[in-house]
Order: sequence, then C-alpha cells, then structure tokens
Amino acid sequence: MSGRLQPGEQLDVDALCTEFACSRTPVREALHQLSTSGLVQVRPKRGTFVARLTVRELTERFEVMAELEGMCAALAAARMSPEVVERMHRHLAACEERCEAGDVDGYYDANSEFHRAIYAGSGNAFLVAQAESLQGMLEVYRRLQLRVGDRIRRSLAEHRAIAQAIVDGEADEARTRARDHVMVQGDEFAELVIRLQGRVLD
Amino acid sequence: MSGRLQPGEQLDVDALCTEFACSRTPVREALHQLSTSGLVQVRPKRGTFVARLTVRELTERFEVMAELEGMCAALAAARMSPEVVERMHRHLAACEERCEAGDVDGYYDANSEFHRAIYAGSGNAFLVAQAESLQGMLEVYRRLQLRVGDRIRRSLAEHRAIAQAIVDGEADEARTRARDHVMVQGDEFAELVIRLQGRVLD
DNA sequence: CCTCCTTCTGTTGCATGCCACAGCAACTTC
DNA sequence: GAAGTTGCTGTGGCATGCAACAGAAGGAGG
Repeated sequence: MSGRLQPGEQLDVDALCTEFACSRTPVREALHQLSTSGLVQVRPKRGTFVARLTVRELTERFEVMAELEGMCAALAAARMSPEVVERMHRHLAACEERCEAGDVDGYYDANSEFHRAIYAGSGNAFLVAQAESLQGMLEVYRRLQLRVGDRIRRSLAEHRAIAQAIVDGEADEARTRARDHVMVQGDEFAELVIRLQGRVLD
Repeated sequence: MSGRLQPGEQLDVDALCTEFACSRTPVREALHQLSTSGLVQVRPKRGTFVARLTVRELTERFEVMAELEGMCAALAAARMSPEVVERMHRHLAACEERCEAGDVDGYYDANSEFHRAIYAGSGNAFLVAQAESLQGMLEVYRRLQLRVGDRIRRSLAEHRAIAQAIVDGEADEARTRARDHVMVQGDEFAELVIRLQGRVLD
C-alpha cells in the first residue's frame, strides 16, 4: 500500500520471516489474507507476488468502487449528522491546504481521510468495511493518478461539489458526483497506463 | 450455508479435525477464511461460532446487497448479450415451474441461478465475485424469507419485471427494480425476526 | 541449434508439539 | 451468602519438520 514494493515483485517468504522475526506459519497466513484482500497474488507453485492488475481488472474494481462511494455519499446525504459534516469539512480544508502547497502525497492522505469520512457518514458499518477494503486495493493506483496534469485541482473541485451535495441532503446528486469522481480517476488511470505502455494489456 | 448448523452454534475444532480427517492447521485456516467471508464469527479465546447476525448487521448487508444487485442489473441491461438473456430466461422459467409446484427449496435454487445469471450479465468479474460472496453470507436468511406468506409469488413477479427491464435495455429501471427486490426481502426479513423474537436485537 | 529428459530447488500443505493467555468454575474466606 | 482467589481447560498463535509436487535449469542427444 505504501508503494515500497513494485507491482509484480516477488515476495520472498524467508526474507519476510527474517524481517518480521517469525516463522513461516504467520507469514504464510498473512500472505493468504493479503491475497483475499487482493493486494498480493498467489501463482500456485511459483510464489507470491505484489498484485499487478491488468487494465481490465483495474477498471472493474474502479467501477465497483465508484458505485460503493456513490452509495456512501447518497446515504451520508440522507442520514447526515453534524459530526460527519464537521469531519468531512475538516478533511476538505486539509485537502485545500495540501493542494495550495503542491504537496501531492499530503494531498492524497487528506483526500483519503475525506473519503473515509463519507464512508463513515453512510452509517453502515458493513459498507464502510467493504469500501475501505477495496480502497486499500486501489490506493496505489489512485495515488499515482494524482500526479497526472492538473488532476489534483479538478479532484479538489469535485470534492467540494460532493461535500455540498451531502450537506444539502441531495442524495441523488451526492451519489452521482461521488460516482463520477471515482470513475474519472479510473478512466484516466486506464488511459495513463495504456499511454505509458503503448498498448492495451487486456 | 446449507443450514445444517444453527446460527450461534459453536464449532468444535477437534470434531472438525475428525470429520475431515486432518489436523488443526487446515481446520484453523478454513475457519479463518470463513470468518473473513462472514459465515462464522470468532470470539477471541471463546471459540468459533456459526455467525449469528444482529438485525442491524443483517440490514446493513441487505442494503449493500441491494446496491450490488442493482448495479449488476443496470450493467446487464446496458451490456446485454444474447447468452445472458437466454440464461436468465431459462432460470426464470425454472422459477415459475418451482413456484407452480409449491417447491420452496427448489424455487430458491432456481431463484439463486436467476440472480447469478444477472451478476454474470454485468460483465464485471470482480463485481460478480463480490456479489456471490455477499450472497453466500445472506443465503440462509433469504431462503428463510421465502416461507413467509405469499413472498414467492411476489418474488416471481419482481423477477419478471427485472428481466423485462434488462431485455429492454432500461438500465435505470433494471437497477431500481433489482434493488427494491432485495431491499424488500431485507426489510420483510427484519420484520419477521423482530416479530419472532418480540423485540429488537439492536 | 533445437528438443527432450533428468535433476534440483522452491513452494505448498499439513502434522505435531509447545507455550501463553483468558475464561470459567470450584473453592476458600469473610 | 457474597466476593475474591486459584487452578484447570480450551483457544490461539507459533515453530519446526516432512512429504508431495511442479516449475526451472541444465545436460544429453539429435
């Protein structure tokens, strides 16, 4: 999730045992859990690798993420509580500050917190868990995406619109804006990947 | 998932070791996986139990399930393929047949296949996996729900409407109908539970 | 230079034993 | 009879060894 390991990189079990000072059992278990959450991929009899998603897999996940975020935003608008609004506005302000400062990584962290505030606003603990799990899977890619052109500035504008819709209690509006906000990231990211590689992976 | 074990029942690790003729390690791992998929709950230092969801937890899951099914239906309508339509109609016919025969369990199985056809119709493999995983968690409850009043007959009518909207390529209509179809089950189920217990769990 | 076969190595899955810890119950004490 | 204490037991987490298996690499033969 921090990006320290490259997608596709193989994870050496013994090295991990040494690094975390434990035996193979807990490492094995951890890798298994990471594989169900999608952060690593196990290629049977070949080893465990940092997940490298194809453009298609990535797009599919962004499509679901967009829907979940849209749902969170809609529910947050409908069930809005003062605490949630305060938390959301606080992180939105942090986003604006980091954007002004041109601090991409800082922006992403603030952005993350803003999104999490909206998840929490849904009042649905299961939905929150699902959204955060998927978010963990996409974090590396969403972070990368911010470095393209003036994406940060547009991202911020979209955040303001989403927050406004939630505060206004406009559920449908909030849903649409949150959904589009994520889908744009997904689409633009796919384009970025294709341009970088000069070809479509899938 | 078959209902053989009662919700809340404790799972005896040693008994499972005997039943499946293996040692504690694979049993332990299996229970761990089941716990992440939500079918069992681990109460630390007290043991592993068949998941017993509170009304709130159940409602939350139905809320997400409704959204995912709505999304599947909308995508299926937009990306409709002849194979998907054929598969959907085939299972819809099976539903009608089982409904006529008054075969509740048979109806549920056909119903399940109908829903899975719609998941597949979304063309989004990740979404399909998510939907089927959540469906596995709710299956016991959805099955129970069919035994209430004339729920089967109304369920069938809703299926017809969903299928029609998909065939017509009406994405929004399909989404709304699929979503409502699931939410009704969730709401009615919650009511059922409350009536049965005479009180609200949470 | 290519192909097939053999060997080797790393991954996987599992068995088993150990230890720490928390829940539970029985027992003691007041 | 109530509250605190102590010991037991089951759970949970981990170390370690073993065996099966498949991929990979290297060598032999064409």
